[in-house]
Amino acid sequence: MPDTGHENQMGQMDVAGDVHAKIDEHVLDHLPAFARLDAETRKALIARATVRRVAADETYFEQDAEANQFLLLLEGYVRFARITKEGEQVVTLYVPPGELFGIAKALAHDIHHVTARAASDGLALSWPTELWDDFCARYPQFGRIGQRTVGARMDQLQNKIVDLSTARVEQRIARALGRLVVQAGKPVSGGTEIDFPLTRQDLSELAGTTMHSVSRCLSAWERQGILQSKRRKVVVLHPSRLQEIAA
Amino acid sequence: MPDTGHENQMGQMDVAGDVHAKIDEHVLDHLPAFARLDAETRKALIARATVRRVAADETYFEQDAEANQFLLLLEGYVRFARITKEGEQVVTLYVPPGELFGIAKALAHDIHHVTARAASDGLALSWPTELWDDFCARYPQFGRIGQRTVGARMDQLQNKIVDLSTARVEQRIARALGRLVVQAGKPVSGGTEIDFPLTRQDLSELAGTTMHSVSRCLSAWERQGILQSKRRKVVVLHPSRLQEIAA
DNA sequence: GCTCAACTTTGATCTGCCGCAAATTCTAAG
DNA sequence: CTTAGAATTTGCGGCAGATCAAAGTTGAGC
Repeated sequence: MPDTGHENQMGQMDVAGDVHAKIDEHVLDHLPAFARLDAETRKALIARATVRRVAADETYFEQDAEANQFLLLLEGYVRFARITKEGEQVVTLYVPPGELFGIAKALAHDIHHVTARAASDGLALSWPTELWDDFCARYPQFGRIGQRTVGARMDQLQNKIVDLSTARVEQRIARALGRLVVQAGKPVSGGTEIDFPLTRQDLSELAGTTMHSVSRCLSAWERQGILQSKRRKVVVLHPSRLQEIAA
Repeated sequence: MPDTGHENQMGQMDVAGDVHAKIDEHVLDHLPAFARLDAETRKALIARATVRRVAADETYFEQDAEANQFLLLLEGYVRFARITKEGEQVVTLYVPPGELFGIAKALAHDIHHVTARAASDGLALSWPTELWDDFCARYPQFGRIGQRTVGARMDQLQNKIVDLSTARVEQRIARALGRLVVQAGKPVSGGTEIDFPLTRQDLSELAGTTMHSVSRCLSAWERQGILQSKRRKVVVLHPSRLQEIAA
């Protein structure tokens, strides 16, 4: 875990503004996506980055806001959501640490098309949008990372569409939870814990159903010993049995 | 309408193989996406293209097949679909003429992640995948077109997710039909006709519901004078009333 | 330890939509 | 014209899951 100097000093912090800070020049070294970049390049990227800390439930950026930054998530999780005209929130995907997000430039967009909200207290590097093209031109591998990110997201979105069209609620919840185990699972004694606070409401938005249905499912699964769940906390004991349900 | 020399000579033709043919060097001139490219560039692109004709219901490429080509749709419509393990087909989006598709390279993919099936007899330009990077490097505007395409698709996919999560069947059908009117509408006396054969089944796959529900809706709407529909054919008379339902 | 708000659970009811089935209409081919 | 397959329509029963309602539980802050 990199020490960026201000890590433990406050719980609440910048949401709108950016904060300059000394960044550990090795933060990128262990991210799989950035492994291909040579040390020189990583250093150059970091040199121009700014640190952003965002508390749980605050946003990195809002839907329809001008895209003046793109980011790399270092800690915490981010969920992308759209707001419907009726004010309902639909979560389209989760971003785990180590991934780029808010990369409107890669999609030829001028504004962000989703709201990026911190699922848990988060830490990210941020660059002004103007640097995107510059980075891509100067470091071809960087552009490649952007493409990979977009490609993977596209795939996830299509999977979600297939799910919503064909799977029943129980299956969708099981799959959503299964994905979270992979993307955000932290090993604990006897199982895998979702690494951030997850309410029934959150999970229902992710699976495209209601809080009530999620609650019923989790209760049933807990009775069957597949998982344990307290308030805002889920520990999956038998991922394999979850997959059977999802199948 | 460009005359490529073989246009009317057969109904069934190449699906796997490619066919070399003389290509009208002005085919790209009137495509909005390619308007920004200078004549020189357009000519260069065409010089290396191959023509592909695909009959209705045949595929341009299959899901999980190696991505050895990317294409530009000139005539006809293409639908992207995924096949579930249970063999069910889910349509994720429609591609109208004038758009690039099969651009796996832009997503850092080696294989196609969807099946691209011709909704109607189609005509497309095709280039070997190896040329993608070359084109992007040589003609920056071309890369921009690719980004715009990906960005727009991403947006559509997210819209679809919101729809499936929040809207009821009637609304989803109305929205899907509304989108088709925009993307594939041809003005006819008194209304707008969907420009390719569209079965109830097709529309149901697009809206994520069943043929039966679609049939019921269309019947009701026909009684209300919103549209007219024969077998495989839909003419929308009052798009505005359709939008009210979709709202 | 108390309080209150946020989160969760569980039951009861209601309904949209799917699944099944059977009739009907269309159209392309012979 | 005839025929057969494909596409469409329509009715009906059932149920998954939403909605409504009301407790119950947890934990952060005082």
